Amino acid sequence: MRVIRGKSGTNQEGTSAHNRRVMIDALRLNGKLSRADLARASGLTKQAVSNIIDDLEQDGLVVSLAAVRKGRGQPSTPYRLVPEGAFAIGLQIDRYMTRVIAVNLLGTVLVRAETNLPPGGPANGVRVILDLVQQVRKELAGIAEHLEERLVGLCVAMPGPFGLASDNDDQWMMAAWQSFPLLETLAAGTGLEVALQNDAAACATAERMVGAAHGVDHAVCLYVGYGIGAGLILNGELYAGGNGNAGEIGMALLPPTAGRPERSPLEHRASLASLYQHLNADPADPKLHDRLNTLVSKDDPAVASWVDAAAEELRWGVQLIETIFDPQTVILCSSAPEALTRRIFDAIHPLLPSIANRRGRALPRLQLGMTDPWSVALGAAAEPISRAFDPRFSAILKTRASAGGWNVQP
Amino acid sequence: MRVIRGKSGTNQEGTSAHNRRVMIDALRLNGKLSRADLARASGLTKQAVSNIIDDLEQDGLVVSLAAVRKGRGQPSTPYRLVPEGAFAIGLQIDRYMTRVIAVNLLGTVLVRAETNLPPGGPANGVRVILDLVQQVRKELAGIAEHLEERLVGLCVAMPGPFGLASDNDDQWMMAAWQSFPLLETLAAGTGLEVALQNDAAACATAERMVGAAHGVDHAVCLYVGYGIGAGLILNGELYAGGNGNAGEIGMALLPPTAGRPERSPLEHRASLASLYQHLNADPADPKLHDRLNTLVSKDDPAVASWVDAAAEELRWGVQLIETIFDPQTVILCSSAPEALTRRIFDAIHPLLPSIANRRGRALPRLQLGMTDPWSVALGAAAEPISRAFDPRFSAILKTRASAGGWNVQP
DNA sequence: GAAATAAGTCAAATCAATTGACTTAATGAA
DNA sequence: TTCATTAAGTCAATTGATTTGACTTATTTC
Repeated sequence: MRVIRGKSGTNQEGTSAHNRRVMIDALRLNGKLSRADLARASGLTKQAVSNIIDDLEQDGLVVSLAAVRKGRGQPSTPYRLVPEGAFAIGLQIDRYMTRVIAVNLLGTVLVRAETNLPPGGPANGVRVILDLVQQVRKELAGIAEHLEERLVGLCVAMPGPFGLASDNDDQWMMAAWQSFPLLETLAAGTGLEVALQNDAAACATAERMVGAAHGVDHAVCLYVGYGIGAGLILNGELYAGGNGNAGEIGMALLPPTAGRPERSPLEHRASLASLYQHLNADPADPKLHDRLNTLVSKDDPAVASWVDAAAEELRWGVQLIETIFDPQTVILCSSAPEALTRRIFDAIHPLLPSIANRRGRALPRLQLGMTDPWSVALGAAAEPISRAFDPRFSAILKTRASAGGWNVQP
Repeated sequence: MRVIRGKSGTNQEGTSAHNRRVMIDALRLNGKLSRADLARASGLTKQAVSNIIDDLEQDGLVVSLAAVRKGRGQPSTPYRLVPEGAFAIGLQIDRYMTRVIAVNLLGTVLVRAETNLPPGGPANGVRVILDLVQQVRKELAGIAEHLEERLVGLCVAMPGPFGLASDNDDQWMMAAWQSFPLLETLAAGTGLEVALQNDAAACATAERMVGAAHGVDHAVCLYVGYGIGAGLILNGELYAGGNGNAGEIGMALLPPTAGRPERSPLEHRASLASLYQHLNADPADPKLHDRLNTLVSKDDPAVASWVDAAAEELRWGVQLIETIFDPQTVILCSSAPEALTRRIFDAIHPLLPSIANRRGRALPRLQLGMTDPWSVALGAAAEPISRAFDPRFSAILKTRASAGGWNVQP
């Protein structure tokens, strides 16, 4: 008889691990809190908090600040996170280039490096990537003490969807990378625990740690890159779906319209790929970013017409996201130059009516998120930090069930 | 200084509560398991399981069965859930009628009752509803021992979206009910803990407990009722969104097409409301269900043409759901007569290509779910059972954060 | 009949949180 | 100045669920 597994149990170890994460989460949200504050925020007793904070201080994850008097009673001693308490590496693999970034516990970027990917597919590319990771790691070691114990992992961000039959290939995907044992190779080559996210999910991870979704439990990042996707923060955690492909909104088929007799995926109509096509530009051109910037600043009519058309589709996309996810806010992110992203953001307005159109909203329906081209890599780097330190159900359970997406241990 | 709350901590109580839920979950999934099986399934030690099972047995939630010999070693003593270990009441409020249903721990229906809602809005309706609940409760008391201790709650299912500005009203909504303090009134009138779900979410809750989503952690129920919505099972739990309105897919605006010059919401094109309009039928007619059944069995051409048109939209909806949620399966549910739902199900096929179109799928992309008109009420009844007994993050935490949706304590 | 295997129990140990009393350090009122 | 009040934080003992490791029981296999 085969036993269906279900959820696993927990014990004091799980309790303790969770409570440590809760302390870190509260400090991340508030900047600094006293032990008494932490007790109130977490619902634990002063004594429990005291013990945990002592531990965290010993582990070098928190430090005390000068005591502050704020009224009657003994002054409180605030604590804050120690940025150097942990480090992580993020790796972005794009179609023509790759970026590596190192962050600390706070998500502050410490090292970054990028390079073009050589032709010849992943077999060649992965060596370049490993070299670049090694280079970043070395540089990081120069500025980070105790790096080896404090480097909590590596996460790769690349365009999805993942794990599809390879004959599904078209120009919009990166089929060769899909069939390559990337995570295993990286885990073996770095000795780190390796995770994988699609680029929109990475953006959401970044926005949650240091951006517009900081402290927000229900948010969706609409990411306009070469393709287009949505990064989903649901119940305070990234949602990856059954196969790690949740949010691949760019592959949603749109009904035929006057101009287009056939159903076509959203990302054929609104993505940087469609812009490049519209402009007859070569996406492999390393100067494309600058060139785009120039075009935008000159109010190029071809760009303007694309913005209008794309914004129309994205406006619909925002309404769809609001309708389906009921998030507290939607965040527009893009790998495009900031000025262009702003144009798109402006052109999406006014938004279509939706259930999000309620009184007393705390957050705007649509916000502008990170527009830094490094934000995807940053999100990748934030993932291991989040995995190691954020309170989450899977961290309490005994047999660590993978919380969606994939991760591979070395 | 205001402290941002973040997640709360936990303690042994949370651990214990979680482990009890894990046992119940494993038994629900497997039907019967020995203590040793449970230890393997949960990752806990034999001893811990033994203690917990002893407790659960004392509480009347599990019982042992005859020992079975299955090879070498001492025979094992399997345990199963006791159906009479808990009860819950589900309440469905529809536009013209209301249903009340009582279930046990296994989700088996014990009592059901329905009645038409009087005109005059919620102020009148709620008295009828409370009477009906009282009637069901009395009947349940006749067949359920220790009912008062074992009745874990009541959940209301009604069409969403919830909490919108009331001037958003149109014929598709139930605006008067939105502004009425329904949950408070029910909590006061019954003394029970009261929760609220939209009808699609209730359907998903039912499918997860006793239907096609049993044991599935990522599933979406596409519910075709008077309106149309999606019930989201993500990470094994119902997802309700930031304001309890996640999945209101019927309000997604569709682009204009040849026949329709304006954007219009999906549920204007594919829902029973659109069918009634198409047939010039009165949705308040209590014999409508039977009449529809007759029409379907007679291959009525008006029904057939609606099915074709609606299926076209729903086919798109399924592809969209797959693309956005990446679920393990999509489940089609409906309050329509079973024969009609089957017609729709068939007409949706063949499905559009999507990322769900992968080799080695364990579950079909689209499954037929419950078609019983009582399934929404059943799902509502399943909610308090799930809330009380399913393993979930919020059950571990100290200050019971509402896990999405609303619930009100008496 | 003995060895192997597996289910399940017993009793002690472990360990994180809780409890309640206590200490420390500030403010504010008499 | 004095003393009550308030709040932060510690101390020491208690609690309680899981773990540990040895043990018992029951069955099959050789």
